[in-house]
Amino acid sequence: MPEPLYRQIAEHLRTRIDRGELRPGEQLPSEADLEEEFGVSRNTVRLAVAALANEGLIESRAGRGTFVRERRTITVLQSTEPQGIPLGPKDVFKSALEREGVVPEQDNFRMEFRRATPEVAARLQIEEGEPVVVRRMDRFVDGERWSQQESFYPKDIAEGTELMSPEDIPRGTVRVLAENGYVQTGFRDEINCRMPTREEAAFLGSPPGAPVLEIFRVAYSGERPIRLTITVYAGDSTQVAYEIGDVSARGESGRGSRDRETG
Amino acid sequence: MPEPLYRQIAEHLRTRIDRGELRPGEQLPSEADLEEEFGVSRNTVRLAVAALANEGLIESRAGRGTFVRERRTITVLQSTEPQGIPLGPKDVFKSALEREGVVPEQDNFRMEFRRATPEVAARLQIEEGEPVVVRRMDRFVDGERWSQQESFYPKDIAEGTELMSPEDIPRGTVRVLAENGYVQTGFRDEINCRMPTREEAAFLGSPPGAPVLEIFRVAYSGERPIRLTITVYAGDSTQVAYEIGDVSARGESGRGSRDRETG
DNA sequence: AAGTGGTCTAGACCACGGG
DNA sequence: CCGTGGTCTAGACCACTTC
Repeated sequence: MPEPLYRQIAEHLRTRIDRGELRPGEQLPSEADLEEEFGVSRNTVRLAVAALANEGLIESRAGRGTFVRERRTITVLQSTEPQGIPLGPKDVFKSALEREGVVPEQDNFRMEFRRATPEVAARLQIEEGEPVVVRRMDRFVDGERWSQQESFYPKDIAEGTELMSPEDIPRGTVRVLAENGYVQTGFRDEINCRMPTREEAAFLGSPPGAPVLEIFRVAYSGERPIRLTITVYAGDSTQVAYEIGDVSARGESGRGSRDRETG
Repeated sequence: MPEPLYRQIAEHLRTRIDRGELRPGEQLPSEADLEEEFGVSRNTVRLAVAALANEGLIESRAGRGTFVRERRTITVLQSTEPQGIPLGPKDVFKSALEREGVVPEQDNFRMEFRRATPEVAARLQIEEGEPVVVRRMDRFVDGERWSQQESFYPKDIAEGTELMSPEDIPRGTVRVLAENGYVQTGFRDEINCRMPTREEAAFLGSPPGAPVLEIFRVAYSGERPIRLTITVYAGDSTQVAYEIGDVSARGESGRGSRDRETG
């Protein structure tokens, strides 16, 4: 049994992309062209194209054509200070982005009350269904949707503090928590890689075949968890980094081409 | 324009899975059944099924049927000691796995000489094309393929040391490097989330719709990078974690259900 | 108007897996 | 053997984009 036709066609196109004959942003031959070139039916062509789309290599736009995807990657350098405020007066996202010349935008800030889902309850060490304060926002880079973030606070910690305000807090919630007696002493990050839910795909504008990168950060103040932050990034345009110990040697010499650094 | 038929069908099946009417491991109705249930052609049914498969929700096996995917997640707790040897005499993978009762297996150990690709050269701060020593292995958990790992050493560092041996080094290469004057003083981890290459999918047995999680760890010894380790995990069954500072409060109370911890 | 991809039908033959 | 999904054909109509 030979390789199925649609995979042969996919392989052929993949090779042309890998070799650089089809560069990022360039248009692939139309489905009609491919039918003729390979002498197959349109459905077979579409199977081949779908396979590449699911690998994240290409992207079809109705009425326009099919194009090789271009991706830049943004590196998010995570804080590795137990206190979580290593980068100056603003929050990590803003200050580090500005340092690197990327235009940061936050939008759709919202404050909500919810009941803890099992996922949230387990990480905050509270009971499922207990009230929590949620502060959420969307983030954009160069006008494109990039990440969604939600922070969960146990109600007793947020109550009576600035955390209840329905506005963004420019100086950062780590500071607000500290001012209220909850000095952050450490955190745990859990990083997942998965396909987006429909809602996430809709927000991020992910084509089929684009995964998301999800980070759970639980911040602790000595004896208890004080905050859970869940961030969902467009996976294939984001990289997260951690630096531990002495990495002073880094960055002196040639590093990956078009990467941008972010915090 | 209403929602396309195949998406309506996908949505219907998704709901049945979310509600628990179709549990992990259970078989979906056959394509013939779905044709009849929704009064559509087989191709339309297949579009719906393909959509769910690409979200990683279900998996089809030829001749058998289509099933709801079951996934356990293994948490890899990354070392956060600059020296990189926090967990005892064995390497991180083994000791932590044993601690948690997961059966670890390493296989297909190989040592190779190669020339640095641009990716490797940039991170090791050497020139593209310079010779590097590569030590690679595959890892299995409970008999299932789980990750692929390659470590790259500049040739001048590896030369004349145990790193050139074509055998696994049970006490860990961090120790070997230290014994040869390259004490690790820090590292940088870069974490990516993407769709697998065909080779990776073949090795990991990933169905369409399963992303991979890729970690680049560059270890430094004061003035220079001494090792680059690239690990590729089956993304949707792996979580990586970092703990910084005091997280002693963690783990005392209910944590995520069926997770297993690993390091 | 012409070209693109998106959706859908109604067939067909095949390989694989399990009784 | 029969039921499953895998591959493939040859049509059709549609919406959207570009000119």
